[in-house]
Amino acid sequence: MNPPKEFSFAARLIAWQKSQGRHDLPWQGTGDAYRIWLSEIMLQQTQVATVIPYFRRFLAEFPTVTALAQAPLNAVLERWAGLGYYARARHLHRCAQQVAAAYGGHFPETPAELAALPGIGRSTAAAIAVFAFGTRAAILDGNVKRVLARYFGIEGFPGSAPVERRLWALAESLLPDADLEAYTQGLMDLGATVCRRSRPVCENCPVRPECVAFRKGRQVDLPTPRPRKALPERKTAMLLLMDEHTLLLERRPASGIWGGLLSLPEADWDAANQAADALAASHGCRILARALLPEVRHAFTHFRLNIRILSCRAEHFHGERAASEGHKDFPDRLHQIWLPRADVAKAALPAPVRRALAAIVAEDS
DNA sequence: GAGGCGTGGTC
DNA sequence: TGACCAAGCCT
Repeated sequence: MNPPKEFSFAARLIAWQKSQGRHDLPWQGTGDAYRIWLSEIMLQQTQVATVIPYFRRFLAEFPTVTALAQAPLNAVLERWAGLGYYARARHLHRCAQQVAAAYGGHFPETPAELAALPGIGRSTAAAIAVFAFGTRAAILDGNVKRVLARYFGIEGFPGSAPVERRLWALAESLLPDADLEAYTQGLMDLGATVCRRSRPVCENCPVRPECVAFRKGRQVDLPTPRPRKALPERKTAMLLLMDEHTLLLERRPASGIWGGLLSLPEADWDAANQAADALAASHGCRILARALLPEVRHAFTHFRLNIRILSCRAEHFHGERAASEGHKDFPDRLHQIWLPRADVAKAALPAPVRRALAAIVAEDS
């Protein structure tokens, strides 16, 4: 037996969202499907505070879905650099092109059509449909999983298939008949500001009375943490070939870590010096000095990466550099490029590489 | 269906 | 300091 409608989970969440929720985020209050879509993609696995500056810069450079569709992929990656999960940027670009070509620059309105576009899954499709078109559809992101796992006392890692199926069913069953925007936003606001992973503020929660986790004092245990494996380790050597004004970068393959970004040419850990000599020869350079930098150790979520950087000061032989090869995944851009040192800050570089380069270049000059 | 994929914040 | 995770999706 459901409680009377005015006291339902959805009704109290909607009321709470209107008085206590977030209303001033840069993508709110527009109804612009392009902005809503862009924000939803950026917000996948990424916190609001991180997204906001990227969202503003992105919108300033690509004001419409058509403008985004017409931009070269590298321009998109440059604006995305530092945000992570770069497949999102490639899918975003493809999605814009499909919306421009197949829908005349207007996003489709149904969750099914939206979910058929690159980078848009079930939850993101629902969020766009709700916020842009007022559709009645359920989302299930990290916030909602946490809220529901606690409220219903659901055991088991929410990412596992059986638990996720259950959560989807609950999310669908709780949907109100109206006010979908406030309800959907309220779920995420509650998860982000009250029903936080650590130190939840239960005294501010509008649905506390029925919350199983609260009643049993199990907020700390729910949701059940992910079962963890030991992180694998990877080693790589990166070659920094530079002269007074420029440095050599290489486009990474479209798939895998840092896919599609620029980075330093890589070589075998043990053969870095020979590789640097070969690289210099192929570019008509002579290496004047080289320095092996202390090993850099990055802890990613999914593995550990140990990097050695062999920094080579080079001098040109013939004044003209060897032709760079094209890259099958990026036909509009070169596989290897010489980048002006001054442009390191705005290039599409992974964050650790950009930081390392900035330090080395500053030291060298 | 399980594994891969970034970065920055929190404790 | 290292473990853990955040407005998930694709392969």
